[in-house]
Amino acid sequence: MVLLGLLCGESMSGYELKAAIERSVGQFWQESYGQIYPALKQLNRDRLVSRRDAPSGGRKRQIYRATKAGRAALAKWLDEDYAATTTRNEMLLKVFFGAFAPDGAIRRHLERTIADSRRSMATLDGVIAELKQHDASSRELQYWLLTLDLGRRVAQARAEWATAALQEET
Amino acid sequence: MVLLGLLCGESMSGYELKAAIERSVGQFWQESYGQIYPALKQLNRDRLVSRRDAPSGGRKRQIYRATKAGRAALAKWLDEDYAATTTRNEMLLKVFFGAFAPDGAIRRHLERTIADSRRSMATLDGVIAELKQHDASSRELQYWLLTLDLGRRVAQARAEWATAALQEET
DNA sequence: TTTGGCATGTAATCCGTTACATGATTAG
DNA sequence: CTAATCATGTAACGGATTACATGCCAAA
Repeated sequence: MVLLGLLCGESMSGYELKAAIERSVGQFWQESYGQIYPALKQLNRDRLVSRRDAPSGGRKRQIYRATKAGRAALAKWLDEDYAATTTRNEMLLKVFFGAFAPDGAIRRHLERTIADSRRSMATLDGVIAELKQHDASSRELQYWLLTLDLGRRVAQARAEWATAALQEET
Repeated sequence: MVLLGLLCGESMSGYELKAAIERSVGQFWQESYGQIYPALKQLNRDRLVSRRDAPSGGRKRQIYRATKAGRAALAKWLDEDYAATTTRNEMLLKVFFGAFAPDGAIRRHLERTIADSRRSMATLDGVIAELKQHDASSRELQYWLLTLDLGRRVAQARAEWATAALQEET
């Protein structure tokens, strides 16, 4: 569905899709070539995307685009209830067992959490600022900014939590 | 490692471990029987836990507890850097493609996000309050409360985000 | 007596990543 | 010339869930 969604916006090759996923939805979704190429083959078989040869500078290259049926399938999927994702967090697991940890270990994890979250916030702020300049009012952009905004808020919450936790931790 | 950690605090059977995981670390870690029983066998082979028959009411039952080597292995693991978990979020993926969604679909997802987050916050508040009454100052409890606190903060951030997003969404 | 909870495990299956394999092109 | 990037795929592997299989005990 990520592939189909991206291919509704722009024609792309499998290779470009991988890069586009990392760039755009990478914060909350990722795919490997091992999934992308077989999935494209399947999407093409199901007539949800069409394939076309589009060599770039003599290099062979196949680009895909969503068909009408593909756009309909995406819309249908978007209309369905989302599946709640149960996520694992190794950092929190280590904190949970903090009472059994060597001195300073949890403190180190919390400090790293602060650093990671701050860095993440800075990166997201950069992307947000850049996007806002560009295409000030496209419908797509509005939704992209929303996803970035949640990323930023969660990163901030993590940073604040880790800061408060450091204070408390003995 | 979850199993080892829990077995450092209390002797338990595989069945009880499953329930304990859901109760305590369920928000950020989960295991199925298909992993628990083979893992216990392996931990026992490695002498990190010991097994003992402890029938409850005529029903056969084996309980496990961490050995000295097990506690050392846990401490060593806790000391290591945590692995950052790349997590997938289907809700955000649907929001990202919001421009292609039928009218009202994204609004529905956002409303559900608010409801889910609020419910999550309420549940966490309940657990936090209960824990605080109990054992007011154990070292373990402090760390447990920390993990619950992050859950609460993230849930709040999500609720606030979804509320703001609903306002913006046309 | 039958349903639900306690209790233990295995096998099939799925999902996803990593590694491998190949090869052309372009920039330094 | 050679390293990086573009480009496409498959196979092996590993981690995890689900389903299956079994059986006892207690309560309704």
